[in-house]
Amino acid sequence: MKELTIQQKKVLQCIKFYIKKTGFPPTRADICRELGFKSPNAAESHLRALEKKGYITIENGASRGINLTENTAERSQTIPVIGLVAAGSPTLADENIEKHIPYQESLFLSDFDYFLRVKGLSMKDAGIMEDDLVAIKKTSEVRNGDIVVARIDDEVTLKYFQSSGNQIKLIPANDDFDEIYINKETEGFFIEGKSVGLIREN
Amino acid sequence: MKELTIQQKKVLQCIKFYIKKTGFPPTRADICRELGFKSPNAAESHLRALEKKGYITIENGASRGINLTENTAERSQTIPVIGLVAAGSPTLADENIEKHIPYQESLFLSDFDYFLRVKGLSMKDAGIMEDDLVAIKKTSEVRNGDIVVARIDDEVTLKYFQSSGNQIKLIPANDDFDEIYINKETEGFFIEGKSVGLIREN
DNA sequence: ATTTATACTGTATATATATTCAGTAAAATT
DNA sequence: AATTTTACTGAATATATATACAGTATAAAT
Repeated sequence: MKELTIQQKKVLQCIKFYIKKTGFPPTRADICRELGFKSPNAAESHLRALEKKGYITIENGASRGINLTENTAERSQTIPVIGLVAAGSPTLADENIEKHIPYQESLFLSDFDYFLRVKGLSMKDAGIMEDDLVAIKKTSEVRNGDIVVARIDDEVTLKYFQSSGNQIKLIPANDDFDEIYINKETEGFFIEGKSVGLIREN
Repeated sequence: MKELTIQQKKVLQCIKFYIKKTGFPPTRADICRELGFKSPNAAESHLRALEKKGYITIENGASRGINLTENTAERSQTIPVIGLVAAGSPTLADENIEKHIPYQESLFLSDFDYFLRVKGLSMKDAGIMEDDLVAIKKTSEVRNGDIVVARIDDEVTLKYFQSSGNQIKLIPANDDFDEIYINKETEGFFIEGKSVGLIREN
């Protein structure tokens, strides 16, 4: 689907919000009021642009005749599932995306950016098993005790985070695995994000 | 909420159907067309009756200003979360429902009926930790190795299922807990359902 | 270099729509 | 027995609303 401009996104968001709030779509005038336009034609032309790009349909002649397209309507966006190879994935790049699954806004308390498909049992004592999907929020602001996605060069790994000063410890939740000691400033070291939830299908 | 007459139910259904079809509520004229009324006032009075009984709200002066009440709008399926007390819950009855959470159809491969909030660590080696939400499908058809919700009298417990003949073993995933042996025909024994997935918020 | 898309203001208007008023009639409630 | 609710038809109307038309200006695409 064709990309939207910033302004068009605003209008689309406005429509979604209005429907959520009132239960029915806005009029041109409503959109103007919400977004500060002074002419109904401002709303009209944006609507026609959104229609042309396939984000909404408009029933001509009908009042409030705006209908969100299927892709648009699903407030539940889809979230990518990224495979985490036991030995460490080369990247979290798009090529590693297994699939997309529908995402429910309020599924977890925090929002998150992607699911990581867990390989191996290095976090089993934390209740994270092979093939579990760990919800990851992209951030480098992590606290001691957080379960984080850490990258060391091309290796990506899921571990408990523990830091004191410049020294960082990445701790597995499995006695069969060793702790990883690393310096904050080490070249190629990076905290990709942290776990905010988990889903298991069985 | 006050009971609806047959005709009022028809009108309410008509509204729901119209919204589902078009994405926005019907006008009085639309309702007349759908239900064969010849006067817009027929629709109007039904709408006012529905409003009075609390099934819809009407924004006065707004076109298509009909909004289905929360109860009326088919909740995009919410799933109850039921608390499982460590010692064993007396029931899985409604009083134990913690809350409802929105349900995404394709969240797990199998459909399911409710979430069980796990208490205790008797299944920790299966990666099921305290406060996890285990998705339960109501069924008594379970296989060896399934994680099941078993009831023994008033105690409800989550365990691995293993049967041979009439003998059933309920196996915890934690060495600190003991296996439970029970006979299929035992009074008060019942398989409530089985686990089909898990969600953890952290 | 020219066209098209974006991003609006401002005015005007046909018509889509809610809503009131005047009735009729049967069923349910009080 | 009297009143209210339900269930409509039919006509009238103020206004809510979509939408066209006339501009202005900038950015992007061809």
